[in-house]
Amino acid sequence: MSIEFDNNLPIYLQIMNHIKRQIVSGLLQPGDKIPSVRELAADLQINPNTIQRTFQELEREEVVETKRGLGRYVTSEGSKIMAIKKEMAGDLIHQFIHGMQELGFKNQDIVTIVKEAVAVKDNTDRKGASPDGHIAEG
Amino acid sequence: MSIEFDNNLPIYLQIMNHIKRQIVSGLLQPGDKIPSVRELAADLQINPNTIQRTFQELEREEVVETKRGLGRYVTSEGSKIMAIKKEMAGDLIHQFIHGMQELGFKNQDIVTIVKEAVAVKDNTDRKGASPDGHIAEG
DNA sequence: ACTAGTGTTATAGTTGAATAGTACACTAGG
DNA sequence: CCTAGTGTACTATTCAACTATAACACTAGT
Repeated sequence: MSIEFDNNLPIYLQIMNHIKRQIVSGLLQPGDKIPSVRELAADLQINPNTIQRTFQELEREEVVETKRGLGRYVTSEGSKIMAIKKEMAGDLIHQFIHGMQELGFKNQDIVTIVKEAVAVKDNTDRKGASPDGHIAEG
Repeated sequence: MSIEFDNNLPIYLQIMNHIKRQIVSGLLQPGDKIPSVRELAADLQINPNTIQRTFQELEREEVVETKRGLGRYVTSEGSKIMAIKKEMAGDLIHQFIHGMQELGFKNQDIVTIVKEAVAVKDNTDRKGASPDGHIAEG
């Protein structure tokens, strides 16, 4: 595992989101064992206390379950994972649409821009073409 | 002016983005005077030093211009403002699409979800109806 | 028992954001 | 000249994130 860190957001939150994404995307399945505190700390070159805090937060959100002396595991409750996924997606959507509206874009513009963006992404996926990042004017 | 602050991001960055949004959306026009350090500090109940840092960063990005002893003004260069707008929109789009893909959504899903979201928004705008936050499954 | 690997707790120190307070420099206007 | 309002600079302090290090508790396997 490797994460590109953003200095403007606490590390423990970034690692939290990283793990939650791995879970809701299916990369980590319900019941799967997640790395130990010391293992992940060494892997990410982060202090074990910071990882411990990350895991405590994940447990507070019921995303992982702890078996003392054994390790931590992804919650086996699929409904909880689905709820987390909806919450994370909802946050992304709200942040995006609200942000675009604040920049002066209208709803119709926003839909158009998203269509263009994923179209460019599809092209790069298929042909490896270089996108120019063009954005429709608001 | 009033801003709802997020504790996980430095205040000076949040105020920066707030002002940049006001500029690129046209709420603040090129050449407009922006609040003084002390005025904005009192208005937002924030320490003047923090506001000073905010403005210094905005000046470094050439978003505002300083006339010592007089005040600060929105840059008169429309091209610079347009560039900032594209940059901010591009960041939002990338963050959104990349984030949704990490959650396991396909490009087609993403377009559909955005259409639904703005449709709900339009309904609330017109009729004041209560949205249920429904999201299509990935 | 012993060991290795796990989670847990605790203390101390470093760093950067934010605050509090003060003082200085520049500009316009009376 | 003097005042009010502006930007600028500096020191000291508080607080949270993060680090460094160590110790303790639990579990499985030998």
